[in-house]
Amino acid sequence: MKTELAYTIKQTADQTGVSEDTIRYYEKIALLPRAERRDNGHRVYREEDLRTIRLLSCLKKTGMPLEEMRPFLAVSVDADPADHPELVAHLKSHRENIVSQIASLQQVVDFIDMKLALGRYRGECDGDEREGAKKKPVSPMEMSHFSATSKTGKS
Amino acid sequence: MKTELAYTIKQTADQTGVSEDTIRYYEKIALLPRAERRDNGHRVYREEDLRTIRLLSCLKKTGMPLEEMRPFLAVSVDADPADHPELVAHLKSHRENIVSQIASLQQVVDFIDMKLALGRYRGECDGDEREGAKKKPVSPMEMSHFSATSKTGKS
DNA sequence: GTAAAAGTTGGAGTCGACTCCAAGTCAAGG
DNA sequence: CCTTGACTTGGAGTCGACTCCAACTTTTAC
Repeated sequence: MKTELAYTIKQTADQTGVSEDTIRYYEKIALLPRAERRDNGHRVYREEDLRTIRLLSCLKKTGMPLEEMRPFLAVSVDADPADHPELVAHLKSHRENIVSQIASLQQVVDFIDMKLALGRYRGECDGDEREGAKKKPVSPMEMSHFSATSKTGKS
Repeated sequence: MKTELAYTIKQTADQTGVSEDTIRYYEKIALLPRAERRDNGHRVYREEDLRTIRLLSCLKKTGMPLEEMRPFLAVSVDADPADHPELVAHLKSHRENIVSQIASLQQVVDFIDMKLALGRYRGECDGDEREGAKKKPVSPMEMSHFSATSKTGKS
């Protein structure tokens, strides 16, 4: 069962675009599970692991902080999320965040397009605009994005 | 012309969701132009400024670093971007980044949906999959996102 | 007149996410 | 046997983006 094609950390880094240091860092903070080791202590990665790392990389590109990625990994690792209802709720919530982030991004694209197209028009970014109805913001969603409250006060 | 409805920094913070400190910080690093002052030195903001700040906030939500926002503001401030061709190129490039980021996000949504729906299937995040053809990844784009190379080496 | 509320400044501190480094291990090649 | 290269570890350093603070002024409220 061990002949399942394995990668060194360097190969893994190359294939995922995530640096060796970063992969080790993710393991250090337990964002990734402790990688299997060879006899000499070297880490071994499989396809499964590469997929997980690519998922992290993908989430990171969306601006998600590492801590918020943990629930995704919990789902990624074991199989059926229906076993963990609060995890399901978490994911649903994240899904909403991402959907509105997509809308947010689409508005940036619109903004750029308008600027590029006619170099005059002034486009907005969040939902409440009192201008005309010239824009069609992809879909009518609330635009609350990630944690709308800016207070990140320490408890 | 000064009766154009003005806001204090607090009002601006409340209306944009960006904290006072952060607004001052953005001014400090010249991401925002130096705000107009009253006789007593207090900052004054107009609708125009709120829009700019909302744009920044919006871009930030997409994970864009502050330095990369500057070209957007250059466009935001003066009118016609056609005057500055390299700026236009910059914007176009950013547009591509954002479009692929949207696709990236959509795949995360797909990932969640799959997990939530059948709790079994294993979805990927980047383009190369050698699985079946069960996924429809929104649109066929290259998925290179923001600066694909992980080497951020100092010159 | 005094005190509270809201603003100003410069600078220090924090936090997340790396990134780099030194010291050490191990496997293969000349 | 010695060096080279790919790896290990723990820990230090860096950088971006705030966030907080102290000292101060000004305006309003009683």
